[in-house]
Amino acid sequence: MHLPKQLSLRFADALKNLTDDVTYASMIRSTNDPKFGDYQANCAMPLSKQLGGKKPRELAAEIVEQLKVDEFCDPPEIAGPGFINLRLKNAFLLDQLRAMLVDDRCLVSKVESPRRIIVDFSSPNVAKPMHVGHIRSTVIGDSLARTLRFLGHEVITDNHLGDWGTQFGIIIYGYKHFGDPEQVAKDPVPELAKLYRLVNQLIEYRKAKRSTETLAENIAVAEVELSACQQESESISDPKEGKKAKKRLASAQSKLKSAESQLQGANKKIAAVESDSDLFAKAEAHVNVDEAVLQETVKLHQGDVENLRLWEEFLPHCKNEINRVYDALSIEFDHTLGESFYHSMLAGVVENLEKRGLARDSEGAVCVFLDGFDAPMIVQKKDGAYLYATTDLATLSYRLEQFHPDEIVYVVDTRQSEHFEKLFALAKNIGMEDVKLVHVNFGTVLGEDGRPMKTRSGTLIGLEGLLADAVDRARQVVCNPDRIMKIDPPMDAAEQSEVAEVVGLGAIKYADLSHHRTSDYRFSLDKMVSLDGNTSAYIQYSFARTQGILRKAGWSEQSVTSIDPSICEFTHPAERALALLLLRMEEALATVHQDYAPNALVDYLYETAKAYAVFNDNCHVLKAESEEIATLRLALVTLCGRVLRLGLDLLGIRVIARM
RNA sequence: GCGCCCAUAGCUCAGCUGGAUAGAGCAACGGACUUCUAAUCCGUAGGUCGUAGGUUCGAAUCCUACUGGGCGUGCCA
Repeated sequence: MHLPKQLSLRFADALKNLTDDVTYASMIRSTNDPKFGDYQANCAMPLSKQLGGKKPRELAAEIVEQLKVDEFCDPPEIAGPGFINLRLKNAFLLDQLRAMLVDDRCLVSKVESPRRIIVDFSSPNVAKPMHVGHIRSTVIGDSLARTLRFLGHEVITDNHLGDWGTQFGIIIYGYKHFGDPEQVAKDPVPELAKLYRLVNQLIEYRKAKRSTETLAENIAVAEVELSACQQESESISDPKEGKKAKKRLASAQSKLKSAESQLQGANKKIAAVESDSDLFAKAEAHVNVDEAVLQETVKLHQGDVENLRLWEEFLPHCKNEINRVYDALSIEFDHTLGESFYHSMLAGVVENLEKRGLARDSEGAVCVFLDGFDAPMIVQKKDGAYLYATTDLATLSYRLEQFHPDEIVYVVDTRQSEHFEKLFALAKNIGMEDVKLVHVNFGTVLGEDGRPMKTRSGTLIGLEGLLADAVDRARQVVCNPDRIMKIDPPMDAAEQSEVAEVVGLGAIKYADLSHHRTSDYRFSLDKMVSLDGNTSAYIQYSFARTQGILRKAGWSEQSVTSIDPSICEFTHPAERALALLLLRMEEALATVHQDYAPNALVDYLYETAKAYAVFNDNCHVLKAESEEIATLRLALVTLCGRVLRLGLDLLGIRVIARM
C-alpha cells in the first residue's frame, strides 16, 4: 500500500478538467505537523499560477469539490495559501491493519513490471588488506539487492573481484624475492599480506625518493610566487585590485602549504625505510622495484607458467580471506566473476574498438577519445597490459549476452565517477542502449580526524579485527550483569554470544547505511557501538520488546490474525501514530529504489521504532482497558515486530527475540 | 588549469520532484523505574541553512558569482 500513490490517482481524476499534466496530481506529501492531517496536496498553488487568474484557495475548493477520497479520508480541509490537508479515516487505518495481519509482505505490493537487475557490488581487490573503506560498497550493495528483490525485481548479484591486477604482481615479486615458501605454505594469508605490505612500502619509498627533488622545486617556486604576491598586495592601494591580490596571496599560501605537506609525506615514507637497516638494505637492493612489479604483472597476464602457477596457488587463500568477512557479515553473491574471468576476452574488446574506429594508438597506448572528456579512456597500455576500463567493457558485454539485464547497478566509490561516465558513454556509442546503466556512487569513509582513509597509505584497521571489536563491545553491554539479571529466564552463554554478534555486526552495517550514500562520513566505532540513539541496537531492542510482549501474552506471531470487530476507533494517539507508520513501509522502500539510497529505509525504521517506544509507554497491552482494546494493541505490537524485522532484514541486519 | 562533489545546532548527520514554525542523535540541564525489558520515555536549551545576488505566491532545496574544503584529472583500480 503506497498511500500517496493511491491518493494521487484520485487527484488525477479530480484534476482532469483542469490539466492533463499528471505531475500536479502527484504533489502529495506527508505533513510535518499532525494538525495539518496525515498528507497534504500542494497542487492548487502552482496550478492556479499555471491557469492564471484564479486564486489558489478557490481553486483548492474546486478541486476538493471534485475529489473522491471518502473511503480513505475525512473531508479534506483547505489551509494556508491553498494546501489541501488530508486526514486518513481511523476506520480505514484499522481495515488496513486487519489486512496487514494476514499479509506476509506487510502490505508492500510487488512492482507491476519486474526488471532484471544486475547489482555489481563489493568487488574488493583480493590480496590487498581489506579495511573499513571496503565495507561501504558491500553493505550498500547488499541492502539494495535485498530491497529490489523484495520489491519483485529479478536481481542478480555479482562480485566483480579484483583478482588479476597489479597487486598480484606485488605479491609474486615479494614471494620470489622475500618469501619463505615454508612459511607461506603454513600460514598463507598473513604471510602474503606481509609480503604485499613490504613490497608496497618499497615502491612507495622509490616514488618518494624520486619525487623529493621536484617537490623541493615546487616549494621553491611557490615561495617565490608567495613573496611576489606579498609585495604586490602591500603595494596596491586600489581596494578592488587589493581584493584580487589578496586572493592570489591566499592561493599562493595554500599552494605552498600543500607542496610542503607533500614533501613532508614523502620524507616520512623515506625515513620509515631508512631508519630500519634491514628495510633500507632491501630498498637499496631493489632500486627498480616498481618497474619489476609491473613486469611480473605483465608476465602473469601473458601466461608465464611460473607466475600463473603462483597466482593459482595464492588466489584460493586470498579468496578464503575475504570469504571469512562475507560469512561474518552474512553476505552472499549469485556470481563471483572476477577480473581474471574476463582476461581471455580483453584482446577482443580492443580489437573490436579498433575495428569500429573508436580506438586508436596515442603515445603508444590504445585509447578511446570520447566527446566531452579531456582525457581518453585507455584500453591498452604501451607495455601491452590491459586496464580496468578494458575489463569493465568485457564484463559489460558478457553480462548483456549472458543475463540480458534491463539494468546494471554499479555500487562503486564516487571517485570513479568519471570512469563510469566514460564507460556508459562508450557503451552507448557501441549500441548498448537498451540496458540502463547506473553508477550508485558513495562517499569516502573518513577517519576520526576527518581525513579520508586512503587505501594505500598509513596503517589501517583491518576489517576483520574491526568486526571482532564491534562484537566485543556489544558483548560488554549485553553481558552487563545489572541488565542481564532482569531477564527471565536467564540468558546462557550461547545466547549472550548470539546477541553480541547480532548487535555488534548490526551496529557497523547500520552506521554505514544510516548516512546518505553520497556523503562522506566519519567512521567512529565508539559511536556506532555505543548503542545510544539512532543505532541498530535501538531498532533491534524495539523488536525484542515486541517479541517479549507476545511471549508474555501467550501469543505467537502467527496466532495474532485479527482485531476485535467492535474496534472502530483508536484509544490513544500513540496507537494511531504507530498504525500510520506501519502502513508506510512501501513508501520508504519506493524511495530506497528511486534514489538507490538505503538511508531512507533506516530513517523510516527509526521513526517507526520511536513511535513504538511512545506507544509502549502509553498503551499497555496486558492491562488494556478491555479485551477488545487488547486485540488492537496486540495487533500493533505484532505488526510492528514484523515491519522492523523485515526492514532490518532488507538492510542485511539480523534480529534476536530478546536482548 | 579543467571537471565533479560538499558547506545545515557545540559535535555527527537527516531534510523526499521548491511548500506551512528547518529536524534527529550525541553532548548539557531538569524530570519519570514496586517496568507487558528504563538499551526507554517526557521536558528545557541550542540556527542569519558558508556569503552575496537572482528566479516566485513560497528557496536549505533551483540559477549565477564569490569564499572555504574534498575528490578526480593519459598508461593503478
